Amino acid sequence: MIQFTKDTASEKYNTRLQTIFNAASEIFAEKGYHQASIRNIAKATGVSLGHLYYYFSNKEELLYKISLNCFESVKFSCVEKLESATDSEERLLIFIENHVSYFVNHLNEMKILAHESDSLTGDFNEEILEIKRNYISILEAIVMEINPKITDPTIITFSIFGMMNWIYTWYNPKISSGISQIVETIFQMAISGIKNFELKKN
Amino acid sequence: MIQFTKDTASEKYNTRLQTIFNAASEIFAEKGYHQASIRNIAKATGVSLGHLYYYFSNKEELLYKISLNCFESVKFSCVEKLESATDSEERLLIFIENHVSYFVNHLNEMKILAHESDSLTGDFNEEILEIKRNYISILEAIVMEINPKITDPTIITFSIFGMMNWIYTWYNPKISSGISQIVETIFQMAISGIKNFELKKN
DNA sequence: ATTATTTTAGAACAAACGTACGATTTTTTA
DNA sequence: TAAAAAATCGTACGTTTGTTCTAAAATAAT
Repeated sequence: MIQFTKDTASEKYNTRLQTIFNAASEIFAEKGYHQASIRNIAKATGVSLGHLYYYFSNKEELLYKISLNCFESVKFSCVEKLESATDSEERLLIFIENHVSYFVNHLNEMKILAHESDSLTGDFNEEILEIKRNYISILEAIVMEINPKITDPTIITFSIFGMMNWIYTWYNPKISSGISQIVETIFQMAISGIKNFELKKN
Repeated sequence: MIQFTKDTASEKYNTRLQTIFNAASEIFAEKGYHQASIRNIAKATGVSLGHLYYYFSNKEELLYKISLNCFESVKFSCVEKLESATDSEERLLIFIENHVSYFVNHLNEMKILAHESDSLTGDFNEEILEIKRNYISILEAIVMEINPKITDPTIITFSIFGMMNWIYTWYNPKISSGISQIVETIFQMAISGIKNFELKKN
């Protein structure tokens, strides 16, 4: 019985926490982090202003936790899917497919990742930056696998990320069709860019 | 003599106005529009807080004028260069070269355009949106010129813009070399994406 | 049942913000 | 040189913000 009540209490806490994360993600994505107020989140969740601080200790920590959770999820899913693939080009396709797919299925969080990366400061910023660097280096490695002549994959890598991360500025989930055509297009462009990179110099 | 003093007065006004625009652009780009304060601009320019409102009537108008000037400049320069080119692929190269070149040479303003497009409201927003739509349609037309089979150029067009507009997140003018390699890479990827778009369906 | 603990709410605070205002200085005009 | 116009500054106001504090309500423990 104690177990039961404890569990439900904890479950209620976790449910509410998730509600807060979701509402905050939506509001951060819609209004931008600095334009979003804790009062907005209070109204959206039905939790009182003061009580929100029972779930997080300040606004920036909220952004940090949303960013952290999102980054680790997309990265985990990426690494997991890559494990079963050895062919370089297939690995590129998997990376792009995973990123775009996650992007479209978590538009709020990924918009935050793409658009509010400068809003974190200090240690919060440092930690997210570390994960980001690591995630980027996965794609860099794939690029250099496909074309070992490339010594500096910076331009190619960020161009691919540019195509993918720009999605939040134009993709409308209510109108646009599925993601397969987006993935195919970006993959085609990426492959071509990688294979032909610096070809003129030879 | 009157003419002279009048000219210098007007000249001083215009010079100062430009100083304010430049400082505001730098601060908006660095801290983001909403995090930037009029007091920041006052300190950066040496103009007092109150007197700044002699040059603009509110903060949003300042963002609007910066955005408008930047958009019209890059668009004007684009149209001008395109006039002399008839070959579709050459036109694509010109568009990309102009955009990237302007981007790198006006990093602050272009970052504002790319990053603060949601910060304008009402008529300000509407007017910038109109120019943006027009500018986008130039690239869309080029894409469909190159591959007339493309009925909906949305994905391709925004992918190209994604590559170009993402530059502000990684390009470091103090470290990175010239833009020619960036332009070549993006052009290569764009051409490939356009020519091979939806090829699988045939 | 009563005490202790956790959960929740609302008010209060200090800081920062955009903007308006009034006064003062500088420049132009007559 | 006197009057009019402009440029310029510092202050003040009202609002919004993130956060804290206090107290009440609900729940758990003994």
